[in-house]
Amino acid sequence: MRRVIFHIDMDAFFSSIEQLSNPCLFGKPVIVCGDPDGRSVVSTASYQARKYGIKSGMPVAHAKRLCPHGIYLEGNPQKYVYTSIQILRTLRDFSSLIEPFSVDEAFLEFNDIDFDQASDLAGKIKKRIREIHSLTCSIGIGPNKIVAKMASDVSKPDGLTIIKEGEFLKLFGNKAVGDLWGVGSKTSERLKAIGITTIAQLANTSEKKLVNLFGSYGSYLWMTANGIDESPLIPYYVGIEPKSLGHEYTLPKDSSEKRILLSTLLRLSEQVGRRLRREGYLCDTIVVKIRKSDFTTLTRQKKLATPTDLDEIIFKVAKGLFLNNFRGHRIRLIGVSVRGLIRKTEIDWDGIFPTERRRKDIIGVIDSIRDRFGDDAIRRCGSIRY
DNA sequence: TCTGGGGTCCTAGGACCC
DNA sequence: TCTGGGGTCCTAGGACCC
Repeated sequence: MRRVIFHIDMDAFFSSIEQLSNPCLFGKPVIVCGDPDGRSVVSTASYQARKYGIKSGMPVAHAKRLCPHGIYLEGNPQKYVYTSIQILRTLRDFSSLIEPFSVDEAFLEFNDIDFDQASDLAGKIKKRIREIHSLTCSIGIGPNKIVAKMASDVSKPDGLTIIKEGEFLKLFGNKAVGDLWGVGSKTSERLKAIGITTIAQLANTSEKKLVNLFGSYGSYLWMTANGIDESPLIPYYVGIEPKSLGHEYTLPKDSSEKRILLSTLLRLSEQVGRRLRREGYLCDTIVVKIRKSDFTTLTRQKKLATPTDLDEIIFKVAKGLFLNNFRGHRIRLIGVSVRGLIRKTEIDWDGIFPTERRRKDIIGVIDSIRDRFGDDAIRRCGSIRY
């Protein structure tokens, strides 16, 4: 059975949604970012803003130099997730084999259709998304996920690109290796050092040589460069358990003040604990991330004897890790994350330790207040921002 | 230009045990 | 005194993606 994979990529998703909710923004250079006055980067730039050279990932300070009259908006993730779910519902009318890949991308799988039918179907999907959601998307179609994904990038916005079996190199052979999915700047540099700059050159290098240089990743490089990818589509209804979750925060200004740093650490610990409880996990490892003003970054982790979802324990461990590695230097970013997640239903702690019960009741009340009124509604004295 | 925040996966070394 | 091989667990860092 031959499979045909579609990759749906929403065009300038965040800025398009902002333009929809405020029609004054139509046709204008809209840039969605973190705090527009802080040290954030561009999430999405509207196509009008891209004309000025603004791209995702670019520091906002840089973008403002390129386009001072641009409209810089702080992103609203909830709104984007909501829209994303609505669009997935629309896509479900076409196939139940849908893999949401990110907030603005999804793969769809169809079996035993030819490329004429595929092209037809893509037109219908684009039309439906335009009618129902007033948004445009670009669609890439190929024999596997990676080729489909790269195809959707060929023509944007509102594009449609079909790559048939064996046609991958015709279209991508002359492109840079960095255009391959999974090849970033470091690997591009390493490949350049051995004289490989294009995808065709990579495809024509022996797999053995690449494995010698890159280990198992070498095999991936060779296959991808040849348009080969056997990874399965993982439908939305197959639950994938998260491996880790966490929060990090870049301070408005670098700081070496212990009071500020610890209150940030406490706030992050509380956010992480709250997410664990809301999503029903315990964690067995706490990770602290520290980025100094010179951008060097270190992580320190500690495995717990007993899994937890309690703020106090997360903070206590995080604080220990932090203080063991803090030598009074100026710090730019602090992060707290947890790993080793265990579904809570698998253990019934309340039955084992009734005294734990009361404390959990109190935390439950605090969580529900925050759910309704936001993180700032209730706060421990220690995490009030200075 | 001055670099966010959310993740995943892989590698490598050291401790420890048999 | 000098020294094996295999396996697991834990930690730290790096590359990459959206």
